[in-house]
Amino acid sequence: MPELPEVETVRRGVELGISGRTVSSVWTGRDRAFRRHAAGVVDFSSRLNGRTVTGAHRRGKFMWLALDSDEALVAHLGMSGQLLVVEPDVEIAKHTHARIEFSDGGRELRFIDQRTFGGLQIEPLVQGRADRVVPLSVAHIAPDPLEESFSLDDVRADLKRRKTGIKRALLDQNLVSGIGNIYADESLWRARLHFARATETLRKPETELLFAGVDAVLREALAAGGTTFDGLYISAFGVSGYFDRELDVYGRTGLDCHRCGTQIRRDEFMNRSSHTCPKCQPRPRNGRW
DNA sequence: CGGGCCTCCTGAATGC
DNA sequence: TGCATTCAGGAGGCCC
Repeated sequence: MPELPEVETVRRGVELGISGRTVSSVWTGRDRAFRRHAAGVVDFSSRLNGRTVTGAHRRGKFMWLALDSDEALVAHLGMSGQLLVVEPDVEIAKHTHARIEFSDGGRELRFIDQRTFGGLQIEPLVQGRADRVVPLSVAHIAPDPLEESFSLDDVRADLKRRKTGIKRALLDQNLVSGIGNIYADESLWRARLHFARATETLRKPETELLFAGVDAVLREALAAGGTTFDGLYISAFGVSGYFDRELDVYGRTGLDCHRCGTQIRRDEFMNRSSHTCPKCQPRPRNGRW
């Protein structure tokens, strides 16, 4: 599932393959993949056609291609979205929803998404949080931990104010962006915190340890090209990541904890799975459940 | 206003 | 063997 390291890996590939090039034609498939572009697919294509891509950017799990029109092509990969840079004669994969060709006749950009939780849209660039120019739909998203403007003090103040559990907060893109189910579980394991721990009870050293874990796991996963868990995530050039080999808890139900040997446990939480070591991450006695 | 549940979707895996 | 059910989850909508 594409979280920050996966989206950043894709962004780097798209930037290498697409930056500086001018769109010469746009093909769109299923409408659902463009549902966030309110003006419809015809408008989508006409805003993109003839535009030159000036760069590829990212905040959290959102990425966008800045255009020479003060607008941006925003891509969210959802659960199963892929952005591929491929030669025009490469076979069209099932669930291909967009093909964007360029005036130099070189490699094209394709959007493929099995579950269509992701999608593409064109949006104006506006002033976002932490003094960054971002597309309209990204304006409310918090900085991610790898951004210069990320502030642990801001996050700590927000956590103090909230009445919720720590994992729910980590997954909230308005608190900190880029973290999904895999890296939330991995970070909590590194900090020896249980997912249900009440945010307002976290002490400063605990929050610091947690975000040291967040930072480390995101950087390590990025260095590994991301986590390819269900085979759906690949880079823009079709390469799988290998961080799945380094996971400590996610997807390791019943296997030994790498720290203490206790069997990793899986709980249902927020309609999804949470993986913990019951010994390293005991359920809080006073924290909310 | 904010916390948290629900929904969208497809295909692999599992159940009977 | 085949059909039905379960499971995976990002993020916005919506309810209380």
